[in-house]
Amino acid sequence: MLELAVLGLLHETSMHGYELRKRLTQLLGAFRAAFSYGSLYPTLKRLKDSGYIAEDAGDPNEPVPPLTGKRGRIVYKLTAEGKERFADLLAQAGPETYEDSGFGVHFAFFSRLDQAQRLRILEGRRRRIEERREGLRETLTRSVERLDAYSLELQRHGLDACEREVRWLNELIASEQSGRPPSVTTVGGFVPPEPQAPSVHEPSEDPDAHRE
Amino acid sequence: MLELAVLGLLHETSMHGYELRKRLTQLLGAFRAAFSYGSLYPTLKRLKDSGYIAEDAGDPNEPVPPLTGKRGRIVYKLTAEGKERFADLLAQAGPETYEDSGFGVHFAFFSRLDQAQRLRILEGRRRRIEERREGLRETLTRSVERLDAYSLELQRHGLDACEREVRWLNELIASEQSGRPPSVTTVGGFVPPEPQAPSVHEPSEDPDAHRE
DNA sequence: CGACGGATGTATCGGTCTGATACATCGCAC
DNA sequence: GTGCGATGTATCAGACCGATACATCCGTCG
Repeated sequence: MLELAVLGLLHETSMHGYELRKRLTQLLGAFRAAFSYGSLYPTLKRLKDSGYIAEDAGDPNEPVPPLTGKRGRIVYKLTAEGKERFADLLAQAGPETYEDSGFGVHFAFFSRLDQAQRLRILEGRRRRIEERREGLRETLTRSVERLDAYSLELQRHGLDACEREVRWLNELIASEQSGRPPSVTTVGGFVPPEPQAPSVHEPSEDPDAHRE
Repeated sequence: MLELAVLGLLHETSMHGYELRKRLTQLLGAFRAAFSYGSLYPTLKRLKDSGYIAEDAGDPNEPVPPLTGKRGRIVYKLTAEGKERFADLLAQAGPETYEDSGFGVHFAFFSRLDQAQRLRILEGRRRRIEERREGLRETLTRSVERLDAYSLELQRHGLDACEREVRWLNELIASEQSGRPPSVTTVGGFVPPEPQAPSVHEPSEDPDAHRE
C-alpha cells in the first residue's frame, strides 16, 4: 500500500522522504491516520533497490534550495520501471484494495485510471461496505438484548457511517456512469444539473437500487 | 489493544479462541475490520503465560457440547489478576486510546468505567477528530488548486465524516454530563425527551459550542 | 453410502506498519 | 548565544494482517 502511495506521489513531482510523508498525510488524512517514517524509509530503500525510484541529483538550476552542506535531504524521482510498477499496482485490484486504507490510496489516484477501472473499484468497495453494513444491521436487530447501551450506540454509529458511505459511493458510481467528472460541489447530497444528453436510463432516485 | 479487547470479552463469559474472534468482529465491526487469528492466538498464549487468563476445564454439567474427542476447543476464563489488568488497561488512557481502533475498544467497554473516565476519553477523542477535521479544512481551502477532483472529493468525504463524528461525540458528552445513560434511540440526531430534573444549564442546541 | 463443501476449531509464518527513539541541521526569537 | 521548533534521515521492537495448514463435525447431493 505504501509502495503504491509513494510511487503515485512521485509520479507528480520528485520529493524527499520528509515531504513525502507530509503529502501522504494530507492526501490520505481522510481514510487513514498516516504512514510513519518507520515504514516510509525502509520502503524508499526497497523501491530504490528494485529500481523503481532513483536519487535525483538535484536540478542544477536549483542548487539545493535551503539546505547546503553535509548529508542533506535525498530527493527521489520515479524511473520508467517505477511508472510501470505504479500502473500495475494501481490497476490490479486485490481484496485489500477495498479495505479502508487501500481504497483511500486507490481513490486518491483515480485520475490515472480509466472509467471502467474506476467503476470496478467503486463497486468493489461498495460491496465491502454493504457487507459490513449488513453485519451491523443484524447485530442491531438480533442481539439487542445481549449488548449494553454503549455497545449498541457504537453499532448504531457504525451503521450510520456505512449507510453514508454507500450513498456516497452510489453518487460516485452514477457520476462515472454518466461520464461526468467527480462531483463539482456535492456537499449536501445535492448534485448540480449538468448540461448533458440523457444517454442511459438513469437509475432514478433510489440510492440503494443496484442488484440485491 | 487486542489484549484489552480479549480481557473485556472474557469478563462477561468464558470463551474459546474461535468464538472470541467472532464476538470481537461483531463488537468492533463498526470501528475496525477485525482482529485476525494471527494475532489472537499468540495474544491468548501470552495472556495465559502472564496469568491473566487460564484454561477453563469445562463445566462438568456441560460435558464438551458438540465436540467430543481429541484436541478440542480450549476455553479460557479470566483470572483475578486478569480482572485487575483489564481495569488498568481500560482506565489508563494513552495517546492510542483516541485512535480509531483504540477508541472503539474503550467505548465498547464504557459501562465498566465511571462517568469521569468516560468523559475524559470522549473529550480526548473529540480533540483528536477536531484536529483531523481542521487539517482537512485547511487542505480544502488552501490547496484546492493543487489537487485533482478525486482527491478533493476524498477530502470532502473525510471532512464530512469528521464533522459527523464530532457531533456524535458532542451528543454523547452532553448525555454523560446530564447523568443520563447513552442514547435510547438517537437515530436521526433526535434525542427523545426524557423525564428528568433540569439539573444543569443544558448546552443549548449548538453542537459545536465547547471551548475553541 | 460415500464424497464434498462449509462451519468450527487451533496454530504458525512472513511481511507490513506503528510508535518510540536517536541524531543532526537550520532559522528564529528572546 | 542559547534554547526551541521545524526540517530531515534512520532504526528497532512489537503489534497486527493475510495466507496457509490441518483436523473435526455436519448436512446435502448423487
